[in-house]
Amino acid sequence: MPNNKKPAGGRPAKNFDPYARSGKSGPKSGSRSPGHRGYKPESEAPAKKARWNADERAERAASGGGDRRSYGNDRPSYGNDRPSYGNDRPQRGERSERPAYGQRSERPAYGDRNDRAPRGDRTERPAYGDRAPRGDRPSYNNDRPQRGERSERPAYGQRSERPAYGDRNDRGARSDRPAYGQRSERPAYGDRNDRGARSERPAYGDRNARTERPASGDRNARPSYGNDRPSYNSDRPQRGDRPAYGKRESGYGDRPREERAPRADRSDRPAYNDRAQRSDRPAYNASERPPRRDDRGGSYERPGFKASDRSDSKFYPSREHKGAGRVHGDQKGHFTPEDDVVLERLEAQAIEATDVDGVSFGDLGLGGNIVAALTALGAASPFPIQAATIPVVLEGRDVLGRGKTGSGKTIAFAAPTVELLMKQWAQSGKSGGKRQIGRKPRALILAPTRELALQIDRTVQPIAQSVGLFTTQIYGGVPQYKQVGALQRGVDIVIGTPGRIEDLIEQGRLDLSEVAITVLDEADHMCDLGFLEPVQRILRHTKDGGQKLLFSATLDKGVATLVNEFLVNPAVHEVAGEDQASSTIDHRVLVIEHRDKAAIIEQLADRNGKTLVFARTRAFAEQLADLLDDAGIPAVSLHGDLNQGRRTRNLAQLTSGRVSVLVATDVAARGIHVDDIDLVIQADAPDEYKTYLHRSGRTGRAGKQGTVVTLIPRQRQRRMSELLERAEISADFVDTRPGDELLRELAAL
DNA sequence: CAGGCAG
Repeated sequence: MPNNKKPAGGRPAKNFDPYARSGKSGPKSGSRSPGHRGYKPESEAPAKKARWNADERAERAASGGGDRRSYGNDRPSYGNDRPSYGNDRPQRGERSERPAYGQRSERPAYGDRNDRAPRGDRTERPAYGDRAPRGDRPSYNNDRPQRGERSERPAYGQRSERPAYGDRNDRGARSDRPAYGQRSERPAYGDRNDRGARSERPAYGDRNARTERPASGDRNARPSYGNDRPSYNSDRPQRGDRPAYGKRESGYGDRPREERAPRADRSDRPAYNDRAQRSDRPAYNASERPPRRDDRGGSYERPGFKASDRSDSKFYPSREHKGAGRVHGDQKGHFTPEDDVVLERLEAQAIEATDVDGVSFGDLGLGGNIVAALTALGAASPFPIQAATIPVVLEGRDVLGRGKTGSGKTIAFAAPTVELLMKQWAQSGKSGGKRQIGRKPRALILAPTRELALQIDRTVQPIAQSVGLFTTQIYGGVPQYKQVGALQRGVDIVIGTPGRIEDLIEQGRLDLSEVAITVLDEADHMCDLGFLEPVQRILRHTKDGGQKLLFSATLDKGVATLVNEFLVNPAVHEVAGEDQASSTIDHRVLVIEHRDKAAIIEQLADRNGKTLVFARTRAFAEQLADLLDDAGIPAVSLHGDLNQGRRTRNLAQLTSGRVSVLVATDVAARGIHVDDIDLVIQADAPDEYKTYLHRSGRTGRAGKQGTVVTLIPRQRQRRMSELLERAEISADFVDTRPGDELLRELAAL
């Protein structure tokens, strides 16, 4: 890696700026141009890379992570495995502006892989001849960025050769095309390992198997992967248009201020009894949990707890255990019907807090510094959900918190978590402020998306800083070394996404054994297929008996599995009286002709306020963004096919108002806070009512008016009305065609 | 399907 690009040397610090190093704004970008002085060094990169790998290997070996040793060996075969790769390369020459191979080589970290896959014409690739659509799709990352210079972007027309939106699915059928089809077989991220015979492998360390496996394994299996979506991620930092990755521009990070989100309707959900896990839970507990609860005698008796114990959610008399590491001494594990009661509460007896008038954060038990930090964040006095949960969390109890989107959940768990850590630290005689090298994190906050993790950190970091604690973000899509560096220097609170966190655990670079407080934001989602297992594995690495906090606007029985394994005596705390009726969101359903979809979206998005468009697939999201952009409506996209740099940047563009339309997949559905989004368009209707609630929760915040327009084809009306019923939302269904006055009215809102 | 490590 070029010397001038040595961010690690700097101060990766707690708030690692993923883009700082990309030089997007710096002089660095220039060196990537061919002919430019800096270009040559890059072409030498391959050699450097080798060196880097050697170092890395050594480092890994030293750190006991020698498991990835074969890493370097795999690479050589890489090219051989992917013959088609060579075909694409020729173009690289033409793409002077592209960092080309050099860039990649100099980059020790992951995320660069896409660079390899040259984008653009794949005509030479016979096998994929029929994949016209793909070839047309230039790299999202490379092309869309420079809106100004749009000229070089393939005209939309070109893209239109692509079948329809959903075309991507077609590809799945192609046997020779491993990419999507194969990917879809894989239920979830965590399962990917199956290919490596993961099942036989115990939890971690599976990495080894994967690495040692002859490359043929998955390399061959997914040869086209990189080629397929090569350009999306070619990380091209330059791009001066990007506003400095300024953190928290325009309150972007402050989730707490969000406003109402319809609350989940749990009444019509199938009875809890339907859940399979239910019946076998006792057995499950007995066999799987023992290790965790050993410290409590190995048995699982949990004293039944009385509902009456918990009728007052707001102020529990303080109990002995405060802080992490507390042991539920009097609570023995052991499955009892009471567990059901707890979960049942998710349905019914949730504890509600209403009166928060006159209550201050200080009253809730938070210290002066933290209160001051909260004030600085714009949180002068506690919101209901905060008043309801903070005291309980401070008490050291496990908590299930349900607060509407934007009700202030982040602060609800962040503030007391920091308070507890601080006290714990003070008690241990250590003083805050001084960073102790290598100290292990004592709190972990997990979020389902990187953007959300980043956002949470923007709220937690200042609070933690106020009492001398450090936070660090651990998420994928960016080089890991800065994150690792931060961990090595010592961190108190880790905030991140499951993938990278588990990855670093496997590498032996992240030790969660001291984590006494674990928070799952969007907890119900974290229990969805694909997330649940990784989350469970991660939680098992945290300290036994550690406190667990589960938060979500749509917290439901889906979290039962986690609750049963990790929580002790939890109760649901939520806020009363805020339902859809009190919402400031206007819901509309437009029944349209599928072929009119693009035109209608265009007409709806042609407006002044900030507009968030949700699409079901990445491809469609990208396509729509391009469509709008080409129609003269500046739009950017946000989805998983973009590299993290673009993701963060594009989101920032909406936040800052630089662009007023963001077309996203459900990455942006949960938690993301952007001020003043007054229109949410669901280009594709959501499948789940919870998704509807979360998506629509991106607007109508802070008491402002918001509108949610959902486009559905005629045949989906029934499904849609059922979904709305579950969400307890009422909306008119209106047959709509392009040009209708209604569209103009909605756009004007 | 989308999301989440890397390569």
